[in-house]
Amino acid sequence: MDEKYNPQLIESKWQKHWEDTDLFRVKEDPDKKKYYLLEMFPYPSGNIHMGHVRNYTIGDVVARYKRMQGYNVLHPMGWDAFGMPAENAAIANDTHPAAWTYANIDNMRNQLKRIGFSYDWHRELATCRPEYYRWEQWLFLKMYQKDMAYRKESFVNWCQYCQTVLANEQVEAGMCWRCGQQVAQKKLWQWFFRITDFAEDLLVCCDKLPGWPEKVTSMQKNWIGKSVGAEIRFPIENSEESIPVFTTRQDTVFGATFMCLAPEHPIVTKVAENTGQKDAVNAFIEKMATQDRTSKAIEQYEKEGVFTGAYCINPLSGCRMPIYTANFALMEYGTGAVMSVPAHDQRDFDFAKKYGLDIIVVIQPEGESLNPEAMDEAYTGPGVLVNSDGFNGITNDEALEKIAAFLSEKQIGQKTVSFRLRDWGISRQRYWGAPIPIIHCPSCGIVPVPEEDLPIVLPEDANLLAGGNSPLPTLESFAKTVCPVCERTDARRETDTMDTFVESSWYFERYCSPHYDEGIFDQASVSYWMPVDQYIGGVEHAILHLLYARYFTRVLKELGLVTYKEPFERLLTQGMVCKETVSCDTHKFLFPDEAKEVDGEVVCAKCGAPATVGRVEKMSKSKKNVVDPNILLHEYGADTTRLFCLFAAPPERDLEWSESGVEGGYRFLNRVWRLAYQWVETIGACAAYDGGLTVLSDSEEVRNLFKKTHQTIQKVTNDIDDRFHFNTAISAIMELVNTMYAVDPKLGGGNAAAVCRCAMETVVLLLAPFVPHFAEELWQLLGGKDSVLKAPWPAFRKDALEKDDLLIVVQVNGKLRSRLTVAIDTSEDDIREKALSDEQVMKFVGDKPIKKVIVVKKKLVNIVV
RNA sequence: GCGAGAGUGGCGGAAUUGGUAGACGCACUGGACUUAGGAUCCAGCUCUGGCGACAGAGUGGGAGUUCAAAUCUCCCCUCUCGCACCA
Repeated sequence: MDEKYNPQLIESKWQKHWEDTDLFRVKEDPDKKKYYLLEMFPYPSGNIHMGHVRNYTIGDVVARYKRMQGYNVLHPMGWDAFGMPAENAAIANDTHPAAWTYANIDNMRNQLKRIGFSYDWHRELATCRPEYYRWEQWLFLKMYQKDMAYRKESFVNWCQYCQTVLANEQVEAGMCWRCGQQVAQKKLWQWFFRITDFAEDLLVCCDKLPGWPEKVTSMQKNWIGKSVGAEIRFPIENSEESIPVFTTRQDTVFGATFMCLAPEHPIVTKVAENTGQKDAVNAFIEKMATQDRTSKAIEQYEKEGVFTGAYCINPLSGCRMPIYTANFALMEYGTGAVMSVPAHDQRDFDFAKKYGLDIIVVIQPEGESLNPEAMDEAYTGPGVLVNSDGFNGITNDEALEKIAAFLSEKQIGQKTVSFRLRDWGISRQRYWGAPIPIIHCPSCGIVPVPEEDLPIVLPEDANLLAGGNSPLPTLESFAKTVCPVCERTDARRETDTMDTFVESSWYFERYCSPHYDEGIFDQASVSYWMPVDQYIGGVEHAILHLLYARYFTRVLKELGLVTYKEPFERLLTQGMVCKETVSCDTHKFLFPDEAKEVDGEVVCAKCGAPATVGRVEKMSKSKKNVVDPNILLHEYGADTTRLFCLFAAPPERDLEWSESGVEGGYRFLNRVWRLAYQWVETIGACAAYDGGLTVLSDSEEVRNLFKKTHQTIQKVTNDIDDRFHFNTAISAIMELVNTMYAVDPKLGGGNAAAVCRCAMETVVLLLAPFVPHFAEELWQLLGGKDSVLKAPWPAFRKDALEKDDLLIVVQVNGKLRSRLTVAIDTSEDDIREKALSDEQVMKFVGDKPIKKVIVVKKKLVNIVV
């Protein structure tokens, strides 16, 4: 054994040992309590980055900790392997997406192993393998059978750059979540999952997820966007048809003076047909279709619209309402039609002012009288109804109920609920994804692929086309097929593939029996392991992946495949890994080595202009502030890298990169290492002290160390258990080590060596989840014969924590003035007396009369004068 | 505009139920050891005043509750994230 801490040497040694002994392999064991720990699996983009390192380190600590506590821990890893980057890289490098993906997987697997994560690699899965997506196709067929999957033609988000459709969840501020390009609307036939059937349940259950951060559940609630109101039908003049409108303000319906339809609304062209407004309307629709829909642009848009020439009738007031098509009416929300009440809605007010439309006040605020001509903004507050025949004089709160009841009585409307959530569009016009198992037959229409024909394997001989179009529609060997019903030979396969978020919506179930080939998963395994006890990943998936996964679990339950409906018991969303950026006036971002110090000034190496250290931002290639984990692993080793990620910030907060922070972690490990080697001669031969504190008759230092040891066990255990606050857990271990440095096991006689042994063992055991290789090596040094992971997590002795004296803080008027040390059994009265007669205290009390003395048990005395 | 979170030394961050603010680490300063030190060990390190004992101020700002507030209540400011022409 080398006496110098050499991370490279010991890390590869122990990684090999773990692999050779299959230490992390698990199987269902009914005698043991299970713990399923899952981190979000990575997309195999090429290399592990610091974000992965942080995410997986946090998970690994918990996995190892739970193992030491005796749990049967499932800790799997796999690859979210379908997706666009593989296609882009394949085109750029003239290779195949599969080759690129598998090479990346091999590389990244090695990197993960190099960091010493405790995965059960026997369970590794990759979603691009037919063994995996076969069951996804099977599930699709089941969903199709139950009408949970359907096809419709609709306007969808189209990314020109990615040449594919995006789900609503994948559009961020009007831009593609992946490439950042503008998203347009396009009318297409698409496959959808009926996630809206579960909107209410997904929403309500947000409040039944106590183990989830409120941030995430509130984002999901926001996204689902429930609003309660009424649907009201407005009959079109001279027509049998009526326009359904959703509103949350049915109390203002008497004030509705015009109607606004979304430009895409199918009724728009219909009603404009014979009005002479047809051309103007069509021009407007045309204009809207190409218009920039980003939220920033929208904010600057003026309200704009075109009269269709048609009218509808307000069913309550009888008012003749001109029908407009307007840019602020959204087809995606409600029914795509707005009853416009200019007096009580700001957008309607702006629109009415612009086009000279009637404004009728129907709600009067208390003690005021609104005059439509004098108003310069809409009144949206509470008040009493006016101009509302039959409802005048009641408050608008009452009116909400009464008008809704009246509407359904007269059969012109009813109470209803509207959600913002749309059905999940899953068709992607891409190659590198799971094929949708459907056949289009000229005679039979849509025909599901028979189960026995699964999997529909993605053809490997496809040539990817420049520009990103999918090769599948033109690949006859794939697209051309026989109809399984009528056996026509000119049937066509569905050539769209599934959104990659479908794969990640059920992979955690597949991990339970990853090689099972008789079904989507082995029921017995799933019922043993699921649900996931702890899920860990980035907050960027708060809506996308985490909502889809919750939805899919409900689908599986509905299909009778599982018995639970929430997949993740507890969720931890870890913060980002950040670093400062460097820039100069001409170059927005500089690599650290592009900024050089010249005469004490930091200067851009490219142009010589002064360079400044800018904001701390998430590590990204484009901002040139990434740190490659490989360099860290090479220079400091895996344990230091892990330690830094854990120590620098609590997991849910952003982590700021700091070279000196890494250095500090490395220094700490060396400090422990040296102490262990210094002490081992003395403590190596004895057993750890195992008695109570009261029978320990050694010196103050030794007794202190023993107490500190058990305090540390308690603190570290609590910090990991309750809060995942690894930073404070590690700082507690550092404190213990500092205490140990003040004790010499050789001196003091008595139990000194045994107490020191106990302390050293404790340090190694407590460090084991954080810096596993390091702990294994020192465990071995101390005489451990087996992996430190097989040693039980240390328990603290209550009798070691008991204090024989107490520190009592004495305040005068709430200000700290003195500290007293008293025996543990001192009575309150005695403490009070002692405090009052304390020299310091007397100085501050002086001759002022004492009003009150508060004695808090075992803590403090406050004297009020 | 709506929803959520955050604001504490030079820096990252502690303070778990209202009870010693600044644990631990980094940076910095001093000392020891040393041929040497960018290694190691020991010590100091919120600000202001003072040689010092010590005193005063102090957790974004302002008010309040309390014997006692970083922590609870109200108002305001700043930052981060999500949603948003949502009818």
